[in-house]
Amino acid sequence: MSELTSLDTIVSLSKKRGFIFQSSEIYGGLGAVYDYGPLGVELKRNIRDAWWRTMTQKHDNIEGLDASILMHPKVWEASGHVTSFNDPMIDDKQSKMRYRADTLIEDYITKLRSKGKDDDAERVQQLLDTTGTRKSLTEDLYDIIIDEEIHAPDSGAFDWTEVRQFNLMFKTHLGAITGNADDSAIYLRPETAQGIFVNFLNVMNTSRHNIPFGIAQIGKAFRNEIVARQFVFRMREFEQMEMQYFVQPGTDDEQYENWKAQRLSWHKSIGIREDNLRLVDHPKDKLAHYAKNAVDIQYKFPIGWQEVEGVHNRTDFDLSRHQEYSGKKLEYFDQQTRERYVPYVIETSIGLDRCALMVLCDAYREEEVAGEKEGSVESRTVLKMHPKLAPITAGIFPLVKKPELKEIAHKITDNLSDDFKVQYDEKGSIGKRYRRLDEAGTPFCFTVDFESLDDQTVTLRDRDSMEQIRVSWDNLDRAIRDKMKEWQPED
RNA sequence: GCGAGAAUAGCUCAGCUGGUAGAGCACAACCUUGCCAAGGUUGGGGUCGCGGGUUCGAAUCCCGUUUCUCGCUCCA
Repeated sequence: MSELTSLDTIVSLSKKRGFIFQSSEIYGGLGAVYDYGPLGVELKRNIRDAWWRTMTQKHDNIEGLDASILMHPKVWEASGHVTSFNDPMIDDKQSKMRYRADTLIEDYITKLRSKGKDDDAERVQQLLDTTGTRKSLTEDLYDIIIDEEIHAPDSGAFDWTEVRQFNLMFKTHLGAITGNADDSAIYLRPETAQGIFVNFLNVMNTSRHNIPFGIAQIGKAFRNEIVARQFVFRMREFEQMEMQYFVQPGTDDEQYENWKAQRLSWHKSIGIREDNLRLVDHPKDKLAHYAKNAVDIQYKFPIGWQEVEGVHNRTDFDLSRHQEYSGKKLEYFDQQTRERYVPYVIETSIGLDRCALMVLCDAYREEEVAGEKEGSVESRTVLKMHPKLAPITAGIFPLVKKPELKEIAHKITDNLSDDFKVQYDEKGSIGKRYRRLDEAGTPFCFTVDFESLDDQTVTLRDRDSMEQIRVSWDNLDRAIRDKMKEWQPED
């Protein structure tokens, strides 16, 4: 048994076995963009299916949606992304430390106040409040820092770079670009949630749900991260699975707690070990501008505890803003109480790529197993993930390459492939074939041997225990489904 | 984006102070193999991340660039 200490092992396995590759690798790669290979795409699809089923099949009041990546530019003004996704940064050339220019000035004002220089504080505050009115946002901030001789908090140096803007949204153009390119500028969505909010009326009017009800969506989002690292943990193009639950104001706290619990139990239901999961509440004074309450569902990655999913009480912020910016009423009328209101929103938002990484990390084991010779010890690498997530559900092998065994194995493969992703393999020794699929996380292997010819049974070899039992070859799909249902993570 | 380090076969790496590339594993074919990888034979695969420069000669030295790792920063 071994503990992962860095992501290197997972990165290496991912490439070696075909889970995840770097994008455009033959051209030297593209930063923080990754491609999913044959095993990865199946894993991702299985996770996606598990989430989708939990949301839209197990809740009769949650509907699915697939909104487009390109949206009206006003959406991002209303959502607050155009302003808050923009950070003016400045670097101390001496210490190489980077600061947010506006907070640097705010801290300076606080310092002035604490020294009793209220007049100066007021004057600088005035300047800060009117940035963007003199030259430009960045230049005005720069001028304040220079004119007021604000030194770096850590090094004490006064040696600044210029103030630069980092906008995290990708810009592109809609239609033919003529004349002023900015006229046609639109963004790739930095989150999928807004697609749900702008379709709130459409879904409500077509699905006949009363509040509370939810809208679920899975899709790509794009953020032009300044620093994007740690493998698929922080990518510039990533996939989100989001569900926005519309509730009556006043019931939001209760619903928030409810979804917190539901989402945590989902992670357990896909086989993640309980000890590696935790809930971390966001401190009240550090909440995002739209949130009344927020919690991270974190997983204990080799790089430390990190957020996989967030549950937020977004209040009526988004719908109210869209109501304001679009001029369309986004209200709900309660027939029984005769009340009209803008619903509150409880959001659950999970990164699919992070989730896939979590599954790989949680499943990864290097085990010592008894070798062929008496007393010898060998190691095996195995991914003990939930069987329903495994990229390949079953391997089907003829014990040796004899035509009569191969024929049966091919027949079984053909049957099982109606319902499962399976793999036929006859290459190498039987032990080697088991180990190969251990590394791919395949939970079941069926081996056709000479006994099969007499009694129509095959051996079912279990990935986790390495034990084997004989099962009738007519019942293999049932055997798989039963095992899937009873599976629990070890440790 | 800044600073530091790294980049050699699909993977893990060796290649000493410059003399035109190796190992193990993996992969493919054939044989062997009667239930837990690393038996046999044969084979494919690298212009040493990319672009320049120095040199008679560069994987090796210098510059630039890309990607990755770590730190700073950021994280709806």
